[in-house]
Amino acid sequence: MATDSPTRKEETHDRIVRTAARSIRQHGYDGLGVASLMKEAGLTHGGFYAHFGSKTDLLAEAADRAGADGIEGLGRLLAAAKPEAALDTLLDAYLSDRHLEAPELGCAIASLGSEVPRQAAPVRQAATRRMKEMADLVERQLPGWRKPGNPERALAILSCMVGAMVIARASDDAAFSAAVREAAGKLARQAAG
Amino acid sequence: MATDSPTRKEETHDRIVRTAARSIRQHGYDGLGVASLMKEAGLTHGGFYAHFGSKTDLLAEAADRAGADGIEGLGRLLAAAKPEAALDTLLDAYLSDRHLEAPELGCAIASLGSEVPRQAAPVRQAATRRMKEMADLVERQLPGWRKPGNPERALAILSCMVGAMVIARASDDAAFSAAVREAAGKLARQAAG
Amino acid sequence: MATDSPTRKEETHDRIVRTAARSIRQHGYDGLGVASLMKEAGLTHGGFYAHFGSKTDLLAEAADRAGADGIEGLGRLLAAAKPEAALDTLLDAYLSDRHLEAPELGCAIASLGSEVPRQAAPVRQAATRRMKEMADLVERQLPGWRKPGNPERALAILSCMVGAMVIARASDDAAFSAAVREAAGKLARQAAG
Amino acid sequence: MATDSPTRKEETHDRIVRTAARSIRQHGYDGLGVASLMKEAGLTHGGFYAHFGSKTDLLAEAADRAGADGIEGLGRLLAAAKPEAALDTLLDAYLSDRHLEAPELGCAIASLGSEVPRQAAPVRQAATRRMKEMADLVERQLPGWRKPGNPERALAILSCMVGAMVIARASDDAAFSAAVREAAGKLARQAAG
DNA sequence: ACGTCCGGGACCTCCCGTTCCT
DNA sequence: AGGAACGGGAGGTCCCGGACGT
Repeated sequence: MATDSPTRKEETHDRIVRTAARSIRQHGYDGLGVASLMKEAGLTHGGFYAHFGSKTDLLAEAADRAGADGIEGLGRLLAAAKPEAALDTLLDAYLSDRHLEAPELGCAIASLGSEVPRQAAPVRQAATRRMKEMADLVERQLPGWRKPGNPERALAILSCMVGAMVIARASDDAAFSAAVREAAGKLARQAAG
Repeated sequence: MATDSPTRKEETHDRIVRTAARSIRQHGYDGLGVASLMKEAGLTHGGFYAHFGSKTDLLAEAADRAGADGIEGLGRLLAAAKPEAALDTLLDAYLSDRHLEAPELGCAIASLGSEVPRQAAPVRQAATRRMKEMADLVERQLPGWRKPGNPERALAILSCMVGAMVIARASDDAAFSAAVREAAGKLARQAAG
Repeated sequence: MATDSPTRKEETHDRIVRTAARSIRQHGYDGLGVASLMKEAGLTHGGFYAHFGSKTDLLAEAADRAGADGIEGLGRLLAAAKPEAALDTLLDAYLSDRHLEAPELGCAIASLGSEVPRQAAPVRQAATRRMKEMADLVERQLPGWRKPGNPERALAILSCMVGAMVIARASDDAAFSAAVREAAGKLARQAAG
Repeated sequence: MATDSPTRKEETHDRIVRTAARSIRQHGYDGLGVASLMKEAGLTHGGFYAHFGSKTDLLAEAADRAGADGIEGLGRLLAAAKPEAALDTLLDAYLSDRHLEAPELGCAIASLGSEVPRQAAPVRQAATRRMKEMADLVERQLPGWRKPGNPERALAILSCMVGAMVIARASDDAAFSAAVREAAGKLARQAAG
């Protein structure tokens, strides 16, 4: 057969990582407690160290998973979109109210970005890898993205998107939050064009 | 005379806030400990509650101060720049290696942005206020900024700058970090112009 | 004045030690938990390490205190007894039902003796010191104890008393328990001459 | 036939109990861990519950076996001794340096006595039974032990022996340890006479 | 029957915010 | 304003008990 069925341990391990990947996007790296995490995963904190050498080890895995989650979500949306509307779909989703209000399901850079510099090396490495994937994802939506000429457009657009979401989430003024996202969306589309 | 000379208590209060404003940008909101903060300010942690009702109260003041610091630094730069080069000066400074490596002296949104949504209301209010000031600062550098037509350009440019700095700091790949900042700078200038 | 009034810290420290001295005699060295101990002393476990460097440090103090407690109790009894009846008073008290049933207030050797060899050095030192004091206490009750001739009687009598109490407590047969103690009492009196 | 040859399961069961009987005398009831015990017995801890319903069940068997071990050792010595020297042989062996230093092979009351009151009922029952056997053993060495008159001598002598060994082991002063045992030996012989 | 593996719970140690007393 | 102490909570470790697989 193609793949072995995952053992119970692997399933549990994965469930913990998945839970953690959501938790850190909601409560930050420091907001993750081993006890509460395991409880949320339907376990007690005693078994944690059978799966991870330390909390830091988990954080590295969770950071990677959180990055993958965000990208995967966008990937699903894009797969269903028409090619010529792909960039619009991406931007609309990223800058949507839904993304704004559900950081635990969204982009890890937007919800954790400014905490990453203070994290351990494996976390930073995972973040870097995922950010590059995110840039690739954006680039693939650009018209004529295979042609040479402006390879940096994607990075600029990514900056725009991430910055807008960070600012929008930090603000407690809904109008300001909406205005920032709309402005960033316009600029991104203009850059793509 | 116009203003009373500050009392000793006010001086101490201010020194604590100033120290905290640097500390949070370097270590995050949660990385601030009352004991270490007071020690850094040349005091012992026993006296903290003579100045602040709680750590949260301090955080609100420190958040406000951190925002003001970042803006003030840019303001000083711009005051010395020629009007037609002001936007370039602003972007160069914001996206510089120096800013990248010294978050404790720089923009609070870039260093704390993704933690703000989890902070108490006063912190979020202060952050919102300072972000708007920051947008104004950007807008004032735009050609023809008083004329109607495109009031959102400043917000888009701000998003671009902040996002680039967040991504650049999160990355552990210097080349990627530089590329992101350069790409964002180009887009910002294009938007301005 | 003669003595400074104890500071609050000293009082708390002492209360913890006193509580521990009772607890170990009741539940054994290993039966002592930091959390339950502090709770019993009216505190929470957080402050424990402000008073003791480690649980082992506490155990040493508690072992010493437990030894002192047992001796002090007998000392009070003897102070009120007529000199010629002192040994009888001592033996009656030591081998009494009351002592049998209240190890937490009684002789530490009887309640902890066989655990001592497995404890850390400071605990063993404290135990040794207190056992010698106990032997002295017995010796002082012997007729003509100042005269040379049989300095070992006290050690033999002490062995007898301790062994009887250990056996009596280990047994779950009340008749056996009583018989052992009575027999040991007789032998001790005979040895005293 | 008289006895079935022991099955493999019974052999393993017995090996575990024998190992545990030594371990508890050395490390105390609480010092016995299922994992380390099974490893010492050449097995892994997974199979433990095929042999015992719980750790407590094992403890009861091990306590009984430990008591039997100590008595058996003395029995072998006495079988080889001349009747008139039997009591001396017994006391010399019990109070010897060898016994002092090898609790895992010796008398269970001396090594575990003060922990017994805190153990479960089956453990206490086994201890009581073995202590009575021990008293019988002593009594049989006494001159004229079948005659009525002083049935308690054995209990007193047992107390003396046990107490001396408990005290001697608890002490970290070798001279004190030797003096206690010698004094107890003298008193025991005097009581026997 | 034995070995592997894992979840549950208790525990020690430490850190930090807060308060009390000086 | 300073120092000490209390209170709570979290991380890491250990081990019992049992579920599975062989």
